[in-house]
Amino acid sequence: MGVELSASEALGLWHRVLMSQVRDDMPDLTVRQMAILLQIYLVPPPHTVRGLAALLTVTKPVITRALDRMGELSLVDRERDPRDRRNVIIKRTVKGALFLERFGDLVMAEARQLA
Amino acid sequence: MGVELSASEALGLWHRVLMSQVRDDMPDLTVRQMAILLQIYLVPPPHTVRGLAALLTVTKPVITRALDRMGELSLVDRERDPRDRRNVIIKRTVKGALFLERFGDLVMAEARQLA
DNA sequence: ACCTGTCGTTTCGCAACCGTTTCAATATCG
DNA sequence: CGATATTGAAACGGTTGCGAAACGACAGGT
Repeated sequence: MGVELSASEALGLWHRVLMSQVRDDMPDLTVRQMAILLQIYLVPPPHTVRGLAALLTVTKPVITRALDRMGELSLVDRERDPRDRRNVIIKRTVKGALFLERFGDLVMAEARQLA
Repeated sequence: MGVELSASEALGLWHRVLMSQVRDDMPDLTVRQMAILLQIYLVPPPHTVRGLAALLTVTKPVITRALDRMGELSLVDRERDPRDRRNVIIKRTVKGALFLERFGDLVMAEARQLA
């Protein structure tokens, strides 16, 4: 199914959410970082560096750096894959789940208030 | 009015849109820049540097630099206010309007495809 | 054991952003 | 007038991101 949303409503929604994001200064993630975070939390594991890089068509260092940054913020965690120790398994965290839950609520609330 | 949207749908929508944004690499604006751009195009003029700075609770140089950057991309334009030549009036451009129109269509399309 | 390939990370030089401070131009008030 | 205030931009130093290339650790085949 889908949600009915005019182009004008869509822009208005984006506007309100970004304004809130800037004002409340939430941990100020780049578009890439946010896309990676959502991928990790909305798509079933396992997630690897190379998998995310291929999916977003970005280079691997982009993923590594994004994970560094989000790791500092405790939004994600990393573990070596015991079965193939070249791989890194990206793990979710409580803080990350909480962060996205709050963000989802924010979007939802702004959607309801659309003119 | 308002759009019914669950928190889960909201996150899914954000996810899809950001993924598209990263993949197609659209001119890659920061969250602040995008917020400024939407403010300029969705809220009636006039827009000034100091007004935007106050609204987003950021410093004026942040606005100046964002306008520099978006000016290079021809997404916005600037003019001195003839009535008070200290002020700068921020003007919309055809290219900026087109950019946001495409972005609105993108969001709308992703909303329709929500699971 | 030895190549060969793969995975994630690190390093390098570069560009963009940030906040603070300073500045020239302009307006306003005494 | 002259003094003061205000506006947006520029300059400065620091931080963070980027792509490309090189790297070490590891797995798998021969």
